[in-house]
Amino acid sequence: MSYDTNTDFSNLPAKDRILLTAHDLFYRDGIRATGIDKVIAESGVTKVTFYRHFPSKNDLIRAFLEYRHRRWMDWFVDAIKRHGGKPGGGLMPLVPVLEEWFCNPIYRGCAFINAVAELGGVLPDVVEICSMHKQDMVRTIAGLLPENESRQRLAYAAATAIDGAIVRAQLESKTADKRESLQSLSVLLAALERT
Amino acid sequence: MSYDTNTDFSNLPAKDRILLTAHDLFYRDGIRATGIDKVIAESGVTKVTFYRHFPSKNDLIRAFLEYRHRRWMDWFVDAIKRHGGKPGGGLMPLVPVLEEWFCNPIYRGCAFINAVAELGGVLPDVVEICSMHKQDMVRTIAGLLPENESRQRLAYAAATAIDGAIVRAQLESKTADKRESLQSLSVLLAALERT
DNA sequence: GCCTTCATGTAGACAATTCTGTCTACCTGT
DNA sequence: ACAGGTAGACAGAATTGTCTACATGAAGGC
Repeated sequence: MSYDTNTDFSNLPAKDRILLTAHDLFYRDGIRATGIDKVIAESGVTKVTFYRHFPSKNDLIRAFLEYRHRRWMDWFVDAIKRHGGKPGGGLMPLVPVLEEWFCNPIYRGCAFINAVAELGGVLPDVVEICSMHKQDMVRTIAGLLPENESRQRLAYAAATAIDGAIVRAQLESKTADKRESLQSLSVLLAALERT
Repeated sequence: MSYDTNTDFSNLPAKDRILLTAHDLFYRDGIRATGIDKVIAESGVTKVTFYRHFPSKNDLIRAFLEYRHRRWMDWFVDAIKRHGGKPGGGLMPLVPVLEEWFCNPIYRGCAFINAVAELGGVLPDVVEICSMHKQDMVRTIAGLLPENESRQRLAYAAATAIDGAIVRAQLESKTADKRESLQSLSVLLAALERT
């Protein structure tokens, strides 16, 4: 199973079913575009059950972001390992790692960046949650760099390049197009390592 | 006047008043979070007048994006000039240019990236509009680079770095924090030019 | 073993608000 | 005559959230 495809969770407990359904809908269509009623219908649960587990939509949104964070980070560190990333071994494995993500047909950018865009002006929590997510991402990237005084600075810069590639890949519809953002990322990371 | 502060447009014709009001609200709170009624009330216009100029909210959204594009691009090329950017003169003027933007108190990221995050799964137009906006941005950046065979590739990479800085600056609340995304951008562009 | 309690679930009506969009009726300046 | 404007009622849909009434199975005290 991948980091953002759920197939069938009809035999899970209600709370998990709700959360996984909300995850798929929130990520695919956006949080505001997804009504509670749709989550309820799609997860095969009743209103009472839903509101027992998540007293308000905002609670569901927060749960969604927490879940997404765990799931994405797990995929991220695993994918880095699978593509030959090692402590201090350099940034270049990140390119195939992100290619794996971008080329997934249901790719629609970073759930956290999207959430901030949708709700940043309205539900201030999400900015903080997204900040923490990105901090975790930077920590993981720093692990790929040698331990010297420029480590932090380079990890931040690499994370910035990655976020740029993430949003650009979101604009490139066909899989073939994704190569453009991946090439840009590759150019940036290679230049960074020559620093 | 700056690229994203409108102060008072009470003496403009109705259509412009609507568009400028929508611009400020859409950018600040998000497109979905802003109801038509709010735009109507805030621009001091009646419903009939509004719907005479914009038959549907989607029409207003498209008009907003077109207007934002013109306005942002005008600011961008002007700011580059003001910070010493010249044809073939290199990428580094982009750092103070973006600093000018990021440090504006009402900064809330790129309107196009935000629009895609909000509506990309629902109103497919916006992905295309945003793509064209970013293409224009790349063209302008390419003008700062020497005319050789790596120009396009470098301009894309620089634009990717800039988009990354844009979304990261959106997460850094205090003005002081914006220095982090700006430093990352500076590191990336400097590394790129050494290529 | 029995009874109670409680968490978890189903089914669906209903309230309150908000959102987009339409309609009638009238006014004003060119 | 007509473009552009005002004022505000109204329709229809969607949204979030509450409420009543009932079923079931597991845990714990007695």
